[in-house]
Amino acid sequence: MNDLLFELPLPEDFNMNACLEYMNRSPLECLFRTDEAGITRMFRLEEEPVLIRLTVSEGHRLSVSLLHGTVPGTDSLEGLARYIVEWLDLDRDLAPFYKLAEADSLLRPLVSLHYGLRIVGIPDLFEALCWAILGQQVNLAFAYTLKQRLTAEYGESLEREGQTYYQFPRPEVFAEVQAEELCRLQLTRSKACTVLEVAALIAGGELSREDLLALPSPAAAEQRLLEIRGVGPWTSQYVRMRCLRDASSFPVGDVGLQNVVKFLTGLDRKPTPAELLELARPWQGWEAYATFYLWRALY
DNA sequence: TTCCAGGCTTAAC
DNA sequence: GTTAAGCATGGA
Repeated sequence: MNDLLFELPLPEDFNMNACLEYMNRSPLECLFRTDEAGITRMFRLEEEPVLIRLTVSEGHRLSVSLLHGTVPGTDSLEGLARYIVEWLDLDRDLAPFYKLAEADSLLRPLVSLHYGLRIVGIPDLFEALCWAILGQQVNLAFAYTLKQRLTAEYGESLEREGQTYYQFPRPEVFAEVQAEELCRLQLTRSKACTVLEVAALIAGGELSREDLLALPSPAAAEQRLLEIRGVGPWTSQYVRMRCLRDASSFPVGDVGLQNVVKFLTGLDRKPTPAELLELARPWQGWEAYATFYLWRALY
């Protein structure tokens, strides 16, 4: 089964391979699978699990096909299309970013190397918050392990051709879950409590992506997120960047970013947040993209 | 063993 | 308002 559901127009500078390289950075990624030609991911549409495949087709368009499940109705297809546009940031014009990068000695080589890479987003707020929380103060490999455990334990899955595909757990699933249960997956107590708190807020309708986006500014959304215990500046900026699609978000506290800048500038120590802000002045409005491209120099 | 990893909270100044 | 210490956990 391989039904073409619809196609999406791609920006001229979109480069699938650059995006795939990023998405393929960890063998522990459990929420989608990549190969040379495309991406396969499980979704739940109309309460039915479906397996969706994305490939680039003739004429530089993104083909969205159904590998498993029933063909969804129009509304669901529109929702899926929207998700994909946000996931791969397909509706953003990167020309201004590439223009400023040309004049930037740090960004120029990275843009040249990864030209066409777009910020791969995490459109689902719960998933984005959890991913940030799990990634706090641990190395990335361990963060992936924690995500994989959480997903395998509480997410839904779908088998096809010997492969298991997972969907990130929905927040409602955690209604009766105690922190101790999450600690057994080796989340710290603090991470466990924060994940449960976020799940309760979202499941209870007190926190949503729509509400955050409806606030007067991304900074207001960041403030709202900071009210949650266990969510600090890095986490809220990270969510701004990867879920709320705010290209001007700049996680200055990010140790990966600090290490890349240290490495690329030949500094003998990590730059301070103030130094990073100074460095980022020419990136105004595109700090998140600069960060995303800089991260590519890490691996 | 020590140090670090895509931090956060609390307490002290 | 800014800085320092304490907190957990796995991996090198």
